[in-house]
Amino acid sequence: MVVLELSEQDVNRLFRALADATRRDIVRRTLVTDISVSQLADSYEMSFAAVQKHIAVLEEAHLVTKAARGRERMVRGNLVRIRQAQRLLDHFEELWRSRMERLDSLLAEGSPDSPDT
Amino acid sequence: MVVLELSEQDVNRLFRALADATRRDIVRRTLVTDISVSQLADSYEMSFAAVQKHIAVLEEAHLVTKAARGRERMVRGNLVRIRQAQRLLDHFEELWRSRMERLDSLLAEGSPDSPDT
DNA sequence: GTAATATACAATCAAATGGTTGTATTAGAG
DNA sequence: CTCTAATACAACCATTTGATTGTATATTAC
Repeated sequence: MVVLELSEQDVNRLFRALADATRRDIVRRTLVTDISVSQLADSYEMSFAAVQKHIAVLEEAHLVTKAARGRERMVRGNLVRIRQAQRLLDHFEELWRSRMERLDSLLAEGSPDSPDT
Repeated sequence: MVVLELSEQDVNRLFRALADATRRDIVRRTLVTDISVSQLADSYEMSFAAVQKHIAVLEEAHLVTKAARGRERMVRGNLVRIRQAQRLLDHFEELWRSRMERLDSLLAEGSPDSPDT
């Protein structure tokens, strides 16, 4: 089992890439179907180059990949990276759970001055 | 059941707030225990005001809340918002699943020229 | 081969971000 | 009451971001 090690930089890029509505839309659409760069560009009220840049940001975050097909570049969403993001959020949940457990044990022992010593 | 409606702006702020290592660390720590602004500020190699700003970003994203306790402001991580982020990512998963289902049905029918018509 | 389409990429620019220092306010300690 | 600790907030600055236009390259269509 691969212990996927995301660097802090990687995590920064990952969440940053998700922090834009256009980019989230591109990810959603390319998770469902491969779409060419120009097809994507046609859908948004901005220049071709702007959409290109958004795709580049997503690529650097590994949220999409591009594959040449003739003169087109087909963009495909990468679910693996989404799952890695989910894992990161799961970890936050676990931390919170640890707080609950501590509070629980305090309550169970009727708030002694130092539980577990 | 509350259909938590996050605006695109809200989602932008949420993921953007998570796209910084210091801020993620603050969220982690305040999910485990409430910590004052100055206690947090002491932990990082930057000015008090810089940490204050990071906390402000987290507050706007509703990832933490602040509560006055005397002259201190106790910062507490907000798990609800983390879960909302998880929900958003879950939705991406579902989209991907729809692609798989379509591919499955195509394979099952041996790639007819127009399945389902 | 030539024209049109799809993409890549550089230069530029305004706005947002992430940091700083300095000043003001508020609450607790002595 | 006075001093100090904790916070708030404004002003400033360098860098990054998100967008633009313009130019170059590659592939398909005719």
